Amino acid sequence: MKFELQSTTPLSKARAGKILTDHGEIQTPIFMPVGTIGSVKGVQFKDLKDDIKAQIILGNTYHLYLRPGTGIIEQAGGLHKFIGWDKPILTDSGGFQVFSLGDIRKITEEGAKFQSHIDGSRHMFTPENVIDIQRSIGADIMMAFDECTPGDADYSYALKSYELTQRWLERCFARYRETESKYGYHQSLFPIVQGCVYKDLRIKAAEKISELDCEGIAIGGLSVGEEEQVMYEMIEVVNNVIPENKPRYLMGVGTPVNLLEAIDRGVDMFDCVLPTRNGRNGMIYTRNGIINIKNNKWSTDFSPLEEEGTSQVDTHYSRAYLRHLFQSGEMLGPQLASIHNLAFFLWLVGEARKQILEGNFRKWKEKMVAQIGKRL
RNA sequence: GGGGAGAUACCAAAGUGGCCAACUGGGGCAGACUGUAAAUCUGCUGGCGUACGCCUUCGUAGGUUCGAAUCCUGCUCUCCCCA
Repeated sequence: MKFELQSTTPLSKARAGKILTDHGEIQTPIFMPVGTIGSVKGVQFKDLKDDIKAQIILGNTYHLYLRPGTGIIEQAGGLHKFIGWDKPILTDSGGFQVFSLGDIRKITEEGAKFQSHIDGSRHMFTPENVIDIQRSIGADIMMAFDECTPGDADYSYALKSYELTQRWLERCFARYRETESKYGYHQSLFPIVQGCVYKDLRIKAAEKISELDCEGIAIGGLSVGEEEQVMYEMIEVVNNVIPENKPRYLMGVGTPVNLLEAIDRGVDMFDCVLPTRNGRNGMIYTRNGIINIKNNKWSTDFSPLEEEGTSQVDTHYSRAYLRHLFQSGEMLGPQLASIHNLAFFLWLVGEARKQILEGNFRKWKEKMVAQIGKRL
């Protein structure tokens, strides 16, 4: 994998760049649709590619390990072949699931014991087997196994958690170095900076990780309950430490406004379930603000979903019709909303990139933030 | 014409003297959702008020009672069976 920093922009730390993988190029800043179980929920790959213009998608180690299992994925020749997606894939390590599974898991030095949310069966993730599983999946970018510290953790817990993540990180990289890709193309491994909402921990983690011979760096454990301003502050703190010549990935973030604020602070990569999950639940993000398409006020609005939208659904379907689909429980509603939202997120980062390259990012961002955060 | 059953909020449907402004479901109206245990979850749904509360409701008109959606009487309407 190669990363080329193409441009920065005045008054801002925003960057435009290119990541070159064996499955093609990724232009940053980029938003990566989440396809946890090998599917971006409700969206066909054809639409993901042609309409949404996704350049890379996510998969999830935890979910794919439970179903269909690494055996089937290996037989298929890796996840790309299994799902029919020939562009880059990034897999999350399962650290977040260990966090969100709550009381059906237990964390020890060795790793995380957990019960399947599907059938209750008992399993264990270790830094080593999480790398092995991601080798079987064949992700272009693999993530280190971390503990995603809750946003409200106290200092002593956050410290212990960060130290554990750090020890796990060394084990991840050790395993990474002693294994190789199963499918003939390169796989990268990104470490994850933890440290909760404590600046000194974030700085320490960032410093340690900066010494690593890695191809990109992720910031994790944010947007998990802390205030948005705190999240922005943590991004700044970390990005001040980590090297400029590697892509920076802010995990699990966020709203359109979050994306612009984070890009402004030097983040290159994002993933989030919001465009699909909230889309399925009737929330439509647009250039002019946020629409709850289920609201009565759209029932006779026969104008296009979004006049200036980039996806085909935007100009082809009216708001009134989309509301009708949601009211009626038709699956087409959530599908169209997901396509629209993803296309909007991809447009947003693409436009940000353009503005960075032209040197106008800051001004454009200020204008957009005021617009896209509004409730319509 | 004779016999029987019933009328409860937007719809369906409980409730058969006080704990009833009225169970529950649907529908409707809002809200939540950030490395997806989520096409999920939550709240509201007679009026006014943030709230203690006040006012108007259980076909309709009266009555009994300290108190009625619930008991009694008249009326109106609906459904079923027999002719």
